[in-house]
Amino acid sequence: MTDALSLTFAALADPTRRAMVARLARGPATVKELAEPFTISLPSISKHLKVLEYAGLVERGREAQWRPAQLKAEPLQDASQWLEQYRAQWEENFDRLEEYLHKIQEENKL
Amino acid sequence: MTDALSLTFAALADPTRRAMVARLARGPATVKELAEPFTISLPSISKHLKVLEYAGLVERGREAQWRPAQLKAEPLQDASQWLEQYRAQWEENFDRLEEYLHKIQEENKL
DNA sequence: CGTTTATTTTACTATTTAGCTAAATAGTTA
DNA sequence: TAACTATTTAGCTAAATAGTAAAATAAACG
Repeated sequence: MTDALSLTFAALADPTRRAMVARLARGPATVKELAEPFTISLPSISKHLKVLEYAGLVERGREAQWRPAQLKAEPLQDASQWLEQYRAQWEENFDRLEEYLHKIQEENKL
Repeated sequence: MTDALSLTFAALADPTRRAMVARLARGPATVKELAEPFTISLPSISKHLKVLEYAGLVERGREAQWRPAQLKAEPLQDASQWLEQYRAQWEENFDRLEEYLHKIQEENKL
């Protein structure tokens, strides 16, 4: 699973990481700040941050003993766009199943 | 990881499953039809379908020996909405890092 | 230099996941 | 009933993931 979209969706498939993204949408933050709302350990937050970073959702700065994280828009835009491209189709697809069942029935009789 | 959004994003974090979703966006399909574009085994496709089903992205019908899958819009809408809610913020957030670095510097001196 | 603060690395455990093959099940057709 | 088609289950392996505690690294401060 090495492609960019898979990495992005996998990064978002965790409530801790989504909360971190939500926090970072308001502006950059340090690891300690990101950890505050959670009961899990700092190394664990650091790992989650690494997942976000590897997926390209986050970039890190470096100043003194802080390595603040900030969101990157592009992968999030790509994920959003992937979903949106099918929207029109989901929305009209609600009940084509009956229709389809008849179709495969017929095809099978030929 | 039991919440709905996490299940949805996890389901989408695999290129095989995204291709299946893309196919299903055009209308229902059987397992065999879904498997056609891939070199992987049918049991593997069946498992992927089960992941999509468990995440609520897909519902199955049943007619004769076929159990066709069709897309459900709601979880996809929820995922899309989750991303969209932060769009305005990512897009203005590109370079607040400098600003933030100065801020934590100052806070530390107090 | 020693202490403190912020963060990461290491080593470990438990769980989940993607893939496979072989076998089982469900329904249709001859 | 036997043969055929569609799909799932079972049992397995290999790799990935989330968490932990303890130790290491980095920089600032007194």
